[in-house]
Amino acid sequence: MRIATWNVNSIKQRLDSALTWLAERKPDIVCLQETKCVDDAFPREAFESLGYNLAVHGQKTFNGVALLSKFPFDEVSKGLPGDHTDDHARFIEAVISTATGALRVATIYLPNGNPPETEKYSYKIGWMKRLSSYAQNRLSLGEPLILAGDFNVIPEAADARNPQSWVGDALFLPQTRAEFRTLINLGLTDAVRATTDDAGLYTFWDYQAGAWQKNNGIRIDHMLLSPQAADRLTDVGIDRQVRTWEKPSDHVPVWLDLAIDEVERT
DNA sequence: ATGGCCAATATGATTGGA
Repeated sequence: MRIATWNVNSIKQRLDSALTWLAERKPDIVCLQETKCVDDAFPREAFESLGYNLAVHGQKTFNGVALLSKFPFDEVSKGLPGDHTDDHARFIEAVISTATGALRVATIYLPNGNPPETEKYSYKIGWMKRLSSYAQNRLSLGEPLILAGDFNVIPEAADARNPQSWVGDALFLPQTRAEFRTLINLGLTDAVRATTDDAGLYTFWDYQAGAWQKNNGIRIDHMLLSPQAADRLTDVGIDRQVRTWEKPSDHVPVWLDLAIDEVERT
């Protein structure tokens, strides 16, 4: 079972790259963020023709998330619980049937939060507190659970090429990192950090200032696993080569393999 | 040289991203 996440920065602009990447990486489940289109405009057919079921939750211009799954959805829920006034399309949860039981997956586009002295930052922190409440509830079920997406959090200095340049930024402020630790400390495992302590593992490089050419990146796209999922983790990867493709997203895909419901992979 | 981009929008300037 291969599960992946990718902030595509517009699904329409990235459709060809997404189809190429899916054919190469062959994930069974994919969490997408920043699709930037309403549900009626999502290019569903291109993915359905590859054998994926779709759950989309979009809005005009900004945000937007989607789930692709080769397995059927048992349940789909859109929107992060806890605030009826939050109309941003940033969250889909689905329960997916496998031969060995239910797998719960959420695609997450956590608010950026800049600039920090504004209501954008309080929205981010509130969203993180709601995410922790949600995760605490779901972890109590004792099931395999994966929270995957663009968290807009640089967890540690080792997750940035130039950490000093992020001091004071909403992605790296102490309060942001503390809320992320609160989430992790509920009992979630950061899949990349389960396999390596290496610095230099990035998932985002800004379009500006030659960030890619200088490898001035940050690791902000994460896959967090419940104990029942983490126990089955066999492999993790970051597809940084996708950043070299023509017309790239500023984020690259992250993926992992779980030793459940193994499928043929050719 | 300490800046350089990209995407969407009743679009040609502004907003959001990170």
